[in-house]
Amino acid sequence: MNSLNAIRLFTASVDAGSFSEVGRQLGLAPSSVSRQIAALEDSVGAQLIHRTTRKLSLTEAGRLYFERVSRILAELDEASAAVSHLEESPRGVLHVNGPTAFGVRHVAPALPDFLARYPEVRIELTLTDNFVDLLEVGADVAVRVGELEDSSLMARRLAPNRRTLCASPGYLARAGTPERPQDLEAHNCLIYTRHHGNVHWNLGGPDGLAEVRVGGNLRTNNTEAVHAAALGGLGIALLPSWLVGQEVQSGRLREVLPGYRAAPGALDTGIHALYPADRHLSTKVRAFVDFLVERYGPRPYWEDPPEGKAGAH
Amino acid sequence: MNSLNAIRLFTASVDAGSFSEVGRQLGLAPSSVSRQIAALEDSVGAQLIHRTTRKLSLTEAGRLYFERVSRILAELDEASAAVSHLEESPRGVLHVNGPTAFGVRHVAPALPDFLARYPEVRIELTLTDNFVDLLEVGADVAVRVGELEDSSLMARRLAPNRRTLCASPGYLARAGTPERPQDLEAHNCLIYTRHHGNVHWNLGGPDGLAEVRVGGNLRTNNTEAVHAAALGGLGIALLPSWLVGQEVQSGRLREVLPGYRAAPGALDTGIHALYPADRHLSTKVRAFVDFLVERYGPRPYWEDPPEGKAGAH
DNA sequence: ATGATATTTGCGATCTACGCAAAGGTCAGT
DNA sequence: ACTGACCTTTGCGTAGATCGCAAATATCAT
Repeated sequence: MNSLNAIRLFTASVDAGSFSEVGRQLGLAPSSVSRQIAALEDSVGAQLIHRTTRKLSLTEAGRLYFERVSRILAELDEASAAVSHLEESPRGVLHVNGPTAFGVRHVAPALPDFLARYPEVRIELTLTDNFVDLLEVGADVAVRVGELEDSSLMARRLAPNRRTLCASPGYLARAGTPERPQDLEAHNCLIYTRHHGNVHWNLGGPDGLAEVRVGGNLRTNNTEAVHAAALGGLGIALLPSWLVGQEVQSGRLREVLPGYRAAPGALDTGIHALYPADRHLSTKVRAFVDFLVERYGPRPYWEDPPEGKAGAH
Repeated sequence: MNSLNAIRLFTASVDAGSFSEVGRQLGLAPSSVSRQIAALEDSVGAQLIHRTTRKLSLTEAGRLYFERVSRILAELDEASAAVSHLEESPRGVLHVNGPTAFGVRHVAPALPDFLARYPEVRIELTLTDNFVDLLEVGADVAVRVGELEDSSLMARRLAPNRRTLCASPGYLARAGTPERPQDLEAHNCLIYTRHHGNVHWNLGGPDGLAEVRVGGNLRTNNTEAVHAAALGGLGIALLPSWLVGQEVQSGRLREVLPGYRAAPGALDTGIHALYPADRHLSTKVRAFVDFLVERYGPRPYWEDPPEGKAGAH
């Protein structure tokens, strides 16, 4: 098929009026220009330019072709420019996917700041709790809590995903405050699980790992339900800090066994941003992920204040 | 710069939804498709297609680029098709150049037939008596009488350019009819010349070449003037057959020394069609030249009837 | 789990494009 | 009229790009 280069050389030759001049402008030998245009003429099957040694003049076919093609070349450059423009700075639609609970609490509230910083970005936020294929749903970036399914996606760590024990002050006043992990067995523990069977909490504390078999009068596959029940004073829950951290800080919940936290497991691998592992990461995705990393920081705002004060609770 | 091939492969991949499928359709290895598109992405500086091993999906940049580029490709193909269409059959504007006298008598009268045969052609006829550069004046084809200046043009012989002696019946009745070339010296010979000085007519006849020094009371650089004077009975003229042939046939002029004609010189090399020596001769030019060759034939209609009868005059 | 199919990368062969030099032609000035 | 400058084109050798194949890796369906 006819090459774009040949067409460019054709229009350039018409503009310049000389193959040699085009060669000079584009750093090509005149012979190359001549050959490319001859090839173009062969490809369309018509003489485009009458050549004498001193002058070029367009055929009728050449005039026709030039008129159309020069406009087309401009459009093509425009298209490339539009795409490049899209990557110059964050721009366009950014489709973000994430789990509902985390998204509502920590992604959506961050969006005003992000959009204020990048006014040319529009966000489409899709919150789903079943893990979806990014590309399937057309998302540019996803926030995932825990369990990184191995895939062809890039993952960038945004924050740790610590789970701690907590209960409402009312519950603790009524049922007492556990002092050791084993005390949990006698408490009403609010169980988040997706499976049947016994549930064990693996707690890491000052004296190593402690596995406690826990139970109570609520089992659910929904973290939010556990959360609501804990707030309502039903019992002790093992919940991620991003969900309860601020309520602990405000006193609506109180940390239980503060020296202990859930031993790292599949659910505790952290909070990550996932995006396609393309060679050209789009600036809007990069900007968004950078923004989240910066916003959450090494110690997210929902975490307890630094260790010293946390232990003083 | 980005190659047209890569863009075609890009749109084909979007349409087909698979690099391999495109490869199958176009007879390319999947790896080639993959590489071309990767190169295209590098060239525009943005990811266009997210790839998984099973599915392709467009980026925002890819969607933007695809929308624009697929339309542009169609326009480009259209432009090529338009040019090719122009050469499928004689079509478009045909710019014809020629000398005034011959053009009026033998080109213009031929045009109705030509245009009837090729209804999609429009003719622009420019008659000039100074020899012009075809390309300068934008002509596609020129008819030239005699003296082919050596140039980069192609020449196709249309007809001989015989010059014969003639005079009006009235003149001959009054001044007598020459029997031998030498008799011309005593006649009033109407001289067409562009230069000063003596004029000799070289006549070829049954007994070889005869050079006669001629003169009279009219010298002009305009053939038409000689023609008009001869018709008016002023004297004997040496004029081309295309100019006087039909008047000889009708009897308004009578051939003088019918066995003799001007010895071939620069002016007698024939009547030619000239057109650019391009690798792609346009069909309209070819059709026009073919048409003239066919119309004039080996013995043009303005020439005397075949030898036998011509000699009987 | 396995087979079929997808993209990507390395590698060698082929094809194309390039520059140089020479040839042929035209224009301007001497 | 002749010469010199400059243009286009063609042949030729080289440098670069492209291609197909094969292997690696990954995903979907059976």
